[in-house]
Amino acid sequence: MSVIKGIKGVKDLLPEETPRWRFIEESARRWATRYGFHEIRIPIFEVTTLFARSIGASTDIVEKEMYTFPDRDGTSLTLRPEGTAGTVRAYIEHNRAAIPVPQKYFYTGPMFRHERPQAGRLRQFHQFGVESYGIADPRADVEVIALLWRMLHELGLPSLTLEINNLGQAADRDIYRPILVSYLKRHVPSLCGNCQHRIEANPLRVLDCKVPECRSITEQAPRLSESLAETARSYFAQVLAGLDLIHIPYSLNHRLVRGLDYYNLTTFEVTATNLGAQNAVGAGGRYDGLVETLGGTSTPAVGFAVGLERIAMLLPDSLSSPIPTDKTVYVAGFGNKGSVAGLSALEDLRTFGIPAVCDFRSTTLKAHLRQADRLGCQFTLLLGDDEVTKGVAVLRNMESKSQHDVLLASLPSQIESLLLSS
RNA sequence: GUGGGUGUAGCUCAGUUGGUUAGAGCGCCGGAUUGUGGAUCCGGAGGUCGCGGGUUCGAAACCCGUCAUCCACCCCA
Repeated sequence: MSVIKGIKGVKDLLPEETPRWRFIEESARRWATRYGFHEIRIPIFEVTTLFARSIGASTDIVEKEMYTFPDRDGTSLTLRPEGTAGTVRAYIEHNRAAIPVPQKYFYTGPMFRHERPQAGRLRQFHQFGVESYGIADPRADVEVIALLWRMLHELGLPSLTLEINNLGQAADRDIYRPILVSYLKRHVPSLCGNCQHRIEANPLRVLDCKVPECRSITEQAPRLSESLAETARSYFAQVLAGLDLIHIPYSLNHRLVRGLDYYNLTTFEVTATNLGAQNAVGAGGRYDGLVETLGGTSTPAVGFAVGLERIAMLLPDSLSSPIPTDKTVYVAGFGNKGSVAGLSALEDLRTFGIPAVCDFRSTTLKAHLRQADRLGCQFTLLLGDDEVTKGVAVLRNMESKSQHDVLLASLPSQIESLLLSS
């Protein structure tokens, strides 16, 4: 019989690691709530065309990374590769634009992309993201970036950098693209093979190439910022001024070109060292055209997403190790009468509200005490045949080794007062 | 999709130019203590050497294939 194993790139989160995940998620929720965002829960799968239209049909995600399958009636469905598309769909479908207060959502959950796994990259991974709809004001960008920064910063992640760039409007990029292409074509032989191909496919990506030769060529290249219209420039200037005002440190990165098609104007990314090759912890930007692209009325929007696995990788170990078992009582019932009395003592404590555990495999007191020790219990309730005959049990403090008799008849209340006094 | 590294006990890893019965540390179980945990000492269990084929008198080791995993490219959170 062969053992069934998990899917490549799909990880289990075992009980040892869930505390640090809860810590991350709770922290993210708390910060998003402080900034006026409300949780939205959207489906894990959607109609395939939603992602094709929003993310961009020619992106890698849509071309080769989606988990797509036919529904029983033949409709093509896809496991969500990111959260923005579904959130926008829900925003349109429920006519949220009609609500007269800002629509600011956050979401968290698993995403799916069929990629080759490596450090910080999985096929099922988890994101936390926020989306802010309807506000074409630089302060909305600032708000979202501030939330991202404060959230990551409070987690104590080391060496974070916020990078920011202005992509302008699509029309600005249409002006810039041929300028860049003609420059790049004059340097084709010095570019890496990838970039030679990118000149045709996605010239802006050349700016983002890691190869040193390519970087030195693009260092001299005409800048996108020089092709931007005045409206785009002044919008970005206001975003930066806002960040300065509230003391969010950033660095301008003219190479920051986001991968998804729907971004315009502000784009940003928070990177960290010690993350392997995938150094982006979170990223986002403005996507004013997306709601309209998906069939809604023209709606400005800005948001970000962070990778929870990547945050977990960066989080200091100190947050994961201590398993606080506080005042859990280990009930050591042994012997014929003792084990029976132990079972009812367990239940009495639990229904009273006192956490209580037992390892039913242990038959001797010695084995029980060893398990109590391993489980980190501060107290053990000793309950053998002798005690049952006397109508008592013995509460042992595992640290001080002091023991007190307690009456079986009023077990929970007596134990509670002993726990409180210790 | 492409490239590289690694697969030996529950875990971390040794294992000589191919040689007889594959080891260590930690962990686990038991005993010293037949009703008192951790520490110590003593003892014990536990291995299809990832899988399949090949070379050889002989393979954990060499060759081919395959799978898993990690890392990198690509791309992205």
